[in-house]
Amino acid sequence: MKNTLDVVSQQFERQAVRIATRKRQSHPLAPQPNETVYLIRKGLFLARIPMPGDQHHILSILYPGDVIRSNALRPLEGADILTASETGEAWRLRWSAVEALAREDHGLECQLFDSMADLAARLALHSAITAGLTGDERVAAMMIELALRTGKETHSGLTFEMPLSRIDIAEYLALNADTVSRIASRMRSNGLIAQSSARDHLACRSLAALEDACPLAPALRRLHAAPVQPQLAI
Amino acid sequence: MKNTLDVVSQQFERQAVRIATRKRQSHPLAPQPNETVYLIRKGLFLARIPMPGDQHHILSILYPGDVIRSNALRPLEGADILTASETGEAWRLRWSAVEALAREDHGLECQLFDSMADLAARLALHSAITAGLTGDERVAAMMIELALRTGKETHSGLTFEMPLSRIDIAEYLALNADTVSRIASRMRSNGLIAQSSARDHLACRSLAALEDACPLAPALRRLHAAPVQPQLAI
DNA sequence: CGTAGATTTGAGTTCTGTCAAATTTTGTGG
DNA sequence: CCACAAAATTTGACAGAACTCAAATCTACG
Repeated sequence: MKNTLDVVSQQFERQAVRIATRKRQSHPLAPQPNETVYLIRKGLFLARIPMPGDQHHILSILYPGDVIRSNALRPLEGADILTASETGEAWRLRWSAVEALAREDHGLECQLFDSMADLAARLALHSAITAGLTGDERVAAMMIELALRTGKETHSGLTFEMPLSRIDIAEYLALNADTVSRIASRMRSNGLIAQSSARDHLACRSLAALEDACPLAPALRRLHAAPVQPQLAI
Repeated sequence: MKNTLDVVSQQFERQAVRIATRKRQSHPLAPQPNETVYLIRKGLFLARIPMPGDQHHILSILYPGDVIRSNALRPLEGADILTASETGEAWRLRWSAVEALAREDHGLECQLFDSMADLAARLALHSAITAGLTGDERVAAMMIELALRTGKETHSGLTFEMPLSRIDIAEYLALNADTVSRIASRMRSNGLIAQSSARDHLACRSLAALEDACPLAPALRRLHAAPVQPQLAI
């Protein structure tokens, strides 16, 4: 996982429209023409697509530093990104402008290529998780992802953000919301997770125990474990 | 869907290692370092990852013109591409070489960006299909994809390639092989599909009827319907 | 023509989805 | 700070879709 935030932000600073968002605010990912790019600056976002019958499917959780180009979700009409955290910040750009910058700056070009490969890797892993694992394993996978991305050591163990509702989790993991609830209850009674003092947060006694509950934990670790914490460059 | 084959092939001609493959031949997608890129030239390939318990998950069917960079499947150890057709041809390159060429040739750079967005779009749609649709709808989705990509009008209807075994289909659609068999039998008795004279081919009376059986058919059409047939440039 | 491998199909099981009722949490105003 | 209403979550009972296992059938190929 490369941290694109530092490298990319400086180049984009002039071209970008800054957007401060509140929880549950949606921003469209319109396909071409007028293709847009979002750079996530702060907070967690969800990349969503509408599904038949008033449902959604959440393709990925987006973290600060992620760059998403609307063409990457092109065939899926109505795709958007949704703020999951209480507040977030994203920068909106035109793809044409991003591309022009990339042509001038080789470092930026590399970061964009890597960032797009990273999105593909994330989608691939997510596909493997929802396609090949049981409900319990999928929920464990999501907890591991959020623990690796946002976890902090506290007195009650590794505490991490859980800004998704039961319905969000269900749409992310291709499960039913009731089933998610059942699985979470089971994990609570097994001692795998515990309610944190802070709202929207969970705590886990031992990340290793969570990882034991998910066969794809090594892949999650390779993708989400950050060698360094992202630093806001501007 | 942009046709990258023409544009990309000419640039890559000197750098590429040409590989002629037979059915079921596997080529590794090794992660960095020594990152590789494959350009599909002829035949259908499957992008696979190993799953716990001797299974595989097929992430995508690859068609001529597709470019796949091993980093796009980075966290998933053991990923490979598998020849699905009787014979195929792929070109293997170093990512560093591809990137160097892209820096010199703006058209190539655009094609690479679009090709990577296309892969992401394919993974996203596939994720939506396996996550949100019933078994019957998933099988219909795969038939629509192959019909749009390889279909040809014949006296017995639209005939298309079906180079995947039951197990391949199951691994692509996140179903059990037995279930795939049951669904295919049902579609045959409903007249949706018929065995073609040629082996490894199926025929469908009406693509519209297939599309009625799959809620995500419009997205499949947007992604896979080719405005022009790919032309081999070299 | 016979064998090895793949596919089909049946019977029974399991996991997840559906629906509804009970409970908890959240937000608002006194 | 408390009370209340609205929303979200939990949980039980049941139904249904898909999985597992095994036997029968078909196909490819020597």
